Amino acid sequence: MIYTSFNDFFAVLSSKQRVKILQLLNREGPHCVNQIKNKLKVEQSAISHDMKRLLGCRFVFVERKGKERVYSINKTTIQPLFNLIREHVEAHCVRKDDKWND
Amino acid sequence: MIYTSFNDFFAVLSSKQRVKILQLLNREGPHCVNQIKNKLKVEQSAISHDMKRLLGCRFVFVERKGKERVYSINKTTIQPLFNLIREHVEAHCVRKDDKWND
DNA sequence: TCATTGAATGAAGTATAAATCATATGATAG
DNA sequence: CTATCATATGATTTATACTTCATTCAATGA
Repeated sequence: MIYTSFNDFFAVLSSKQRVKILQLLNREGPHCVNQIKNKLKVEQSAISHDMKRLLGCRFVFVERKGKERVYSINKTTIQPLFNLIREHVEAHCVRKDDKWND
Repeated sequence: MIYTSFNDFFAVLSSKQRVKILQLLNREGPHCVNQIKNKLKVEQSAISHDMKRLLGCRFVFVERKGKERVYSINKTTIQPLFNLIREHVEAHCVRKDDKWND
């Protein structure tokens, strides 16, 4: 798959599962599919499908180690991206008073 | 709607239409629904639905001007967010050689 | 007050993406 | 070369999001 537009990249990040995978890789370093499977308690094939999409837009990298494939996060992009959202939420989406509700 | 997780915010940005709206507001400043409708050639109600989602996570702000509702972009978040993706694509997703293909 | 204009809402149909299952590939060990 | 383990792939089902249409609401002006 070739990603052409901004929304394609955001689409890959719009899945709770994939965000969890990225957060795991970010916190605990590189993992192979089986390790992710065991820690997140999801099917192997679901993870492979997710990794393919994450890889497709280079949010992760992969390296072969024998039969395993070890995935690592692209911190250069993901960390500042997540930080931006975190700051945005803090600035605009935490209701300290009752100014907005929906 | 209350957004709770990273992926909720990315989901809102995962639509080509909504990204176009944000880019329009970013380039040309605040617009009311009718102006967006005319420039992007989409249905009024489709835009209203999109604006609701964009508003829900504060990617845009709204102000009443008579019968019109004028939407403006939250530049503080959107500009750095889009810049990050732009830089990421430049760094990782432009093939200068034939190292990867999918 | 009633008609008009701009926009929001809700429900229905339609399109897209995710979850699951079965199977295939590819590396290693025996 | 065969069996096994790790992962990938493709097809199908299932869930989610988008589009569209009809209707409603809210503000203004006659």
